Amino acid sequence: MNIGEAAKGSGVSAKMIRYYEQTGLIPSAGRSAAGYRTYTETDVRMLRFIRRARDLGFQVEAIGELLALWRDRSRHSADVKQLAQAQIEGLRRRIAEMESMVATLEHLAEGCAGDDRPDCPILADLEADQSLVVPACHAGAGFNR
Amino acid sequence: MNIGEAAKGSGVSAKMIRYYEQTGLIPSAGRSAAGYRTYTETDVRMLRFIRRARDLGFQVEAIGELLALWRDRSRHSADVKQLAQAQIEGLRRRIAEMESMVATLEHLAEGCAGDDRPDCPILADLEADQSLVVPACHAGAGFNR
DNA sequence: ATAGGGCTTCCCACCGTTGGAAGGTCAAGG
DNA sequence: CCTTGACCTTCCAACGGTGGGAAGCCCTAT
Repeated sequence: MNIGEAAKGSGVSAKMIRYYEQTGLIPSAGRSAAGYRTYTETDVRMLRFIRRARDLGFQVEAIGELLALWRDRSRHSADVKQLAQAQIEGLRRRIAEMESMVATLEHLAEGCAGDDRPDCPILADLEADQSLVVPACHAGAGFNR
Repeated sequence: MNIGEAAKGSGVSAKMIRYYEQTGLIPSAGRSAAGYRTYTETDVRMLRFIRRARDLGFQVEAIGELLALWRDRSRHSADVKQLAQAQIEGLRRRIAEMESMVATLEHLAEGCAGDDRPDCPILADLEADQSLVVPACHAGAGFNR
């Protein structure tokens, strides 16, 4: 099957399939006599794997490791789990950062009249030497622990 | 003062100061006889404003709007508040996405033995035609359901 | 034969930031 | 006065992923 069909079947755009091949994430596809890339059902399954992993926020580098484990029949599930947990941690860290931003912004917005007068604590804070830094529970740890 | 000092005083790297100037976010700095950029205390305050806004996750384009309001003494605080609230919404949306990822990953990792056997529901899910998509409460609200 | 769609490669753009190379300038110390 | 080292200048490239588009080849159906 050609790249277009593989793209449709996997949910990965043709552009990205070529990019993944170019960067070595996936092996070079076979070629037809005319030079068209050809794909098998197995290839499509691999591409779907990649798309799903990206949907879970994995970076391409991590996906490479996941793919290696996927292909390795003598893998240890512990290695897979470890990757997943690193991903969870990374996501949680970013979430915590953003929650801290939201908390600060909400605090500032709360104090802003939001009318036609110019006075605004949001601008005042941005202008200040140091921010009010909402004393929120942003210190890494868990929001459900 | 030279760019290095302005960078130290504002927390924005010299590289980024030049970039912001180049892209028009900030006006062109003055120049010394030798061609060095020169900055005033006011400039440093502006740069600090920018850095603080970036710390709150604002994109450079939005920072441009904030700067315009900052400089406009007849601004309406409503406009500032509106920008802040758009930012809050954007952050919340991204947080929700990531929380949904975390929920899925946790669910999968839970089912993974994490030992030296190869069987792993995480890989199984990535491989599957469609994911288990944890039926989590990812619609905005709580991470502490 | 021709039209259309698909495929190929190539280059460019985004965003924000960092790095480096090659060269000019300044201030301090020998 | 000259050297040294820190600073400044501009320019060019890279990162991660993705999309857009141009120029040209291939395949299929009419």
